Amino acid sequence: MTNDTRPTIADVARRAGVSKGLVSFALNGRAGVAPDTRERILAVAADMGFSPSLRARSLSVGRAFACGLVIGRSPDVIAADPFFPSFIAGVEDEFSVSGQVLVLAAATPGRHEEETYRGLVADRRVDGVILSDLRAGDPRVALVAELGIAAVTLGAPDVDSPFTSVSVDDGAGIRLAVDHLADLGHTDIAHVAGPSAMLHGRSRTAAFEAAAAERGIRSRVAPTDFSAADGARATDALLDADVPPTAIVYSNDNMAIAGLGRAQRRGLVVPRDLSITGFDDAEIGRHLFPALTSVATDARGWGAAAARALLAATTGGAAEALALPDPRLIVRASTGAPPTA
Amino acid sequence: MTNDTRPTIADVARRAGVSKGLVSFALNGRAGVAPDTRERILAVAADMGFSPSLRARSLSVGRAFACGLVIGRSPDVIAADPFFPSFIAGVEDEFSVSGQVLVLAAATPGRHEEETYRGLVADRRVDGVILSDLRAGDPRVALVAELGIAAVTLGAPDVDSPFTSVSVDDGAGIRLAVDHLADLGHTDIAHVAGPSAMLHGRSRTAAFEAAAAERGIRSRVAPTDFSAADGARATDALLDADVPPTAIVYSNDNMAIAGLGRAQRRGLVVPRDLSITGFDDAEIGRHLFPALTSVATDARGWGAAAARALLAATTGGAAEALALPDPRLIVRASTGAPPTA
DNA sequence: CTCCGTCTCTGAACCGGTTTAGAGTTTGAC
DNA sequence: GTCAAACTCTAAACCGGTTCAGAGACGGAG
Repeated sequence: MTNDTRPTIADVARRAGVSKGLVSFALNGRAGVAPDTRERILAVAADMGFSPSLRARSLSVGRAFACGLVIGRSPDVIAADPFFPSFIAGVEDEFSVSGQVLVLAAATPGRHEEETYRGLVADRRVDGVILSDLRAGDPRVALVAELGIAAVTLGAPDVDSPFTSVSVDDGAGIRLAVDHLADLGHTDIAHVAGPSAMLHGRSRTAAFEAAAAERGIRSRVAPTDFSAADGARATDALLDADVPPTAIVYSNDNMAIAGLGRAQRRGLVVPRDLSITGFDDAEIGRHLFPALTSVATDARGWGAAAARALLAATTGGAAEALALPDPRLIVRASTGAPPTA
Repeated sequence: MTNDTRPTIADVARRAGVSKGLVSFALNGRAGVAPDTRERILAVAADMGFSPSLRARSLSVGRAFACGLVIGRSPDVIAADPFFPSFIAGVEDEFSVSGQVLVLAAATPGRHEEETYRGLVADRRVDGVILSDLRAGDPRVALVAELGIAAVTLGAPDVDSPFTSVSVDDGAGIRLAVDHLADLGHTDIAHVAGPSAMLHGRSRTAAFEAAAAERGIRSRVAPTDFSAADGARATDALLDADVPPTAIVYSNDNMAIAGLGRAQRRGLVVPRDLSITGFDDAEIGRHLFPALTSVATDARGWGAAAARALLAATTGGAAEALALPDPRLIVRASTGAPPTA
């Protein structure tokens, strides 16, 4: 271990021949310091390689300079989901330049979840949290509000919320997929949906049904828990029907990939016999055979926007709801005209 | 915002009619407090819902009660890699019970990386870090040692290191894959490898070559950057050869999946024309068609072990190198006998 | 020349814990 | 009965910043 005695603000003050307080003022760029004195202090500080102790700062100003992301999914689901890593990268893009830090906490939904939030806040470990994977009537909104900490929600909650929401209109993405398939001539499309208890699952389903109705398309919806295994199961169920759909719109890429595997295993050729669209535009999708048509949302941009909004919220000004650019449909080889067209 | 005035240790002391110091002693279970006094103090503290301020504790004891994980890959690669989320889940398993917290920092390799570490440490944000994705002659080991912070390395570095290493013998996993293919009758196997600058890429390659030599198999190695795109490219190159291999051992699942896509796009049937094995045993692999034979490492267990080792290191006792159970080969449908066998 | 306002800077309190020196009280040995 | 050791507890210093009240110097207005 190296010598652990870093210079403190008192050292700088002594060497610059001023008081601690003045050094603090100079360092924080506050008024009331003579220009040449300020310069001298800054020079001494730089020369000594001084950097303020975050811990001391944290204690005196009452901020943690950190924000939290509680992941309320089982690790298996997280691992399979390309959304989180990209999202986190976006958050980091923003945090790294503002000296904030992201603390991650995993919690399985249910019993552990509330404790995790309470623990994070009780310790004043974080100044704010990002609420992801909103559920219907999500209790976390009230919980976090009660705990008195800043937050942003990913998507608009269906309960009263004092927090800024940062949203992507994923319904628009689903609509793009349905329109694309309808344009190709499909008239019988299924949706392998997320759980209706989750808001983004629900909104995608609603968008699917609305778009299908608009285009006069026969639609059916198979709910899942968003996992690849459940996506595979739902796909089998759909294809077992007397008149199976000619296209399936999946609510995420994992399920789409699993569904593609199932279809192929049954001897179907995609897209000749069945068209498939995903959601998220995971990198791996473009390397599959056939390459997956998918809805691309900018997860990284979303993360950056959420981080910015949270930063704003923790430092006072609460911004209003923030909407991000609509998703785009990346058309690849997994969609084509229906068999009978 | 709710009322933010939590009880402090002084409040507890006043109400219990003792001094701050004694409360601190009682709370931390230190000797020198009369049993009935201790009990009274604890009762008062519990009654007031007191929980110590982590910030104040942090300042006075000089610990952050947090550890860091710097991810030195580009976000795209992270997003595609199932390893990290599982690993992080394992770390959390351990941290959550010990009141530690995981702070995540993203850094692109090269210029930013050193700054990221320095920043994390300069702020004394963390008590230790987990070094992942070790490279050949990795400068981070010396850097972190110089910064005077605890650390564990994932795998044994090839430079002198004062840190505990937590390793999985991935070479054993590769060997299993080669043996499996050899048993099936393959005599010409390729390895789509990670970059030789990365230690785990290198060790897998070495294990591949050793195992192939042992079984008298013709082997070739195609280096990549671990990305799906590069895996696809390498696959194409291999299959373009005059005498293409009859099996390919990939250094991770992403590349295997991309390689599978490429092979299929060329009209090959897997495993009839080409056998394929992956590494990591990503959940999605079992849903592909054909389901992917892959080497399973326990990423979550690895994370937990690393967290335990790091905890031990930050609290004094340095443990010796820790080895985890060998990986297992999960045989599925992407491997079979070679065409001419 | 005096008075007041402004600017610069100092000293000390404060955030909320931990830790140490030592004061006061018991206890036990002789 | 006296003295030392053991035990319980207090007071204050300390971690390293921020912030506020006010001291002192200086300039301009009257």
